[in-house]
Parts: sequence; structure tokens; C-alpha cells
Amino acid sequence: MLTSVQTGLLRVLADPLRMQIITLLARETLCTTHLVAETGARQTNLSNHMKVLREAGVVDTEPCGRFTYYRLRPEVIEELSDVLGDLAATARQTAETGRRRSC
Amino acid sequence: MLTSVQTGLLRVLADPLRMQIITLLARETLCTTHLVAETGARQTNLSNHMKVLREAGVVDTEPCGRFTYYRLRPEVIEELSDVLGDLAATARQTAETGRRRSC
DNA sequence: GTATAACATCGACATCCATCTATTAACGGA
DNA sequence: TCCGTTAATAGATGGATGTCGATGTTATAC
Repeated sequence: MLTSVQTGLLRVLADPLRMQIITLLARETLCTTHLVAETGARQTNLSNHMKVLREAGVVDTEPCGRFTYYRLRPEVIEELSDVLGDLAATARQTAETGRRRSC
Repeated sequence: MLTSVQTGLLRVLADPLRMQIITLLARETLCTTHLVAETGARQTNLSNHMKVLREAGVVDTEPCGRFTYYRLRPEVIEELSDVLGDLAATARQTAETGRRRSC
């Protein structure tokens, strides 16, 4: 079965800087300082993007003194991957059987 | 290994109407008339979105007389699903091992 | 207590983008 | 050939969004 793809989550991922952040966080949990250093983005800009990621449930925050660690939640990406996988499987079957609606 | 995620393709998918179109096309090849009827969108609006999908390589066109059939290309969605799957796998390993960079 | 570093918030600005109306182009049937 | 249908394009517009500078807040260091 095919659950509908949440375009909200896609929108959140569809930004170069946010995707760069996500890719970095996939490898290791980091705090804002690291992310600023790695991406070269301004602190305010990064903080804005982290807010978007946080509110979308893509990352969790772990305050640690002055620092704030950001941890990527694998299950969110995993679920999106699965839904898109189902979509692709459906599309492949449609393509192979040449299923079409006539005009 | 982790190939970088194309945010361009994500942007194309991150629109409710376009995702609806893609979901419909995953089940059967359709022409613009069908898509207009199914989505309730205006013809011009739909045509604009189809142009976006076409130029992104998400769909192929098959002219058939006056009509234009649109066929979803499964491999595009499949590849994106795979890349996100790799990203999720990396993130899961990071989460399980608690890998983090200290400040 | 004061200074400094880390991070978030606010408001402004510019750009992008989805949708609209109007028009044009292409095709088939009478 | 004329006309109705299908589809694409052009241009305009309003709203969403990314980036910025300035500022606020919290926590550590001295």
C-alpha cells in the first residue's frame, strides 16, 4: 500500500544548507559551533535552519551546558525513504505492465 | 557510501500538487485531461507543474495525437529512495554508537 | 560581579515560486 | 477549411522563504 508522501518533510529537506547539515549530523552528533565551522554559514542563519529541522522533528536537541548538541533522528529519514521506495515500486510495475488510462 | 542528496529533485517533489500528480502517475500513465480531472487544478497550472517535472526528468512525455501522455520514471524516485536509505542507515549507526564530536 | 562565548529571537529585505488570466499553437472532426 | 479541443507559453501578482544585522538570553570563566 502507498501512504501519502508528506510534502512538509520534503520541503524541510529541500534546502542545500539544511541537507548539508543533515548529512553532517548523519555521521556524528554535533553542536552549533561545529556546524557553523563545517558549513561556513552565519550563526543566525544556522540557528534558523536548526529551528526548522527541530520543529519538523528531524533532529533532537541535547543541551549540554552552554552547548546544544543536535542529533539526527534516523527513523524520520528512514520512513521517507520507505514511502518513496513504495512509490517507486508502484511506478515500476506500472511502467512494466504499460498500464495507462485511455483518453 | 553516501552520495550527496540532490536538493533540486527534493524541491521538485516538495509541492503538494506535484506530489499528488506523481502519486497518480505511479499507478497509471495519464494525460493532462485526466490529471486536471483528478486534481481539480487549472489546466495552465497543471501544465506549469508538468513542465517542472519534465525538466527535472521525473516524467517522460508521449504525445498521442492531441493528447500528451505522462509517464513517471521509476528510477528517479528509486534512486532518491536509495540515497535517503543510505543516509538513514548512516544516521542509525551514529545514533546506536552514540558517536559525537566533543566541544 | 563582570566579561565572554554559545545560541536563540526579532525585524527587514530580497528573492523565489505557485497560481492566475490571457493568449498562442497544434491537432482532429465535420 | 472551419471549429472545438488539447496543451503549452507569456506576463503579472501575492505569498512563502532564505539570509541578514542587531539584539536578547543563558551559562561558563576570571
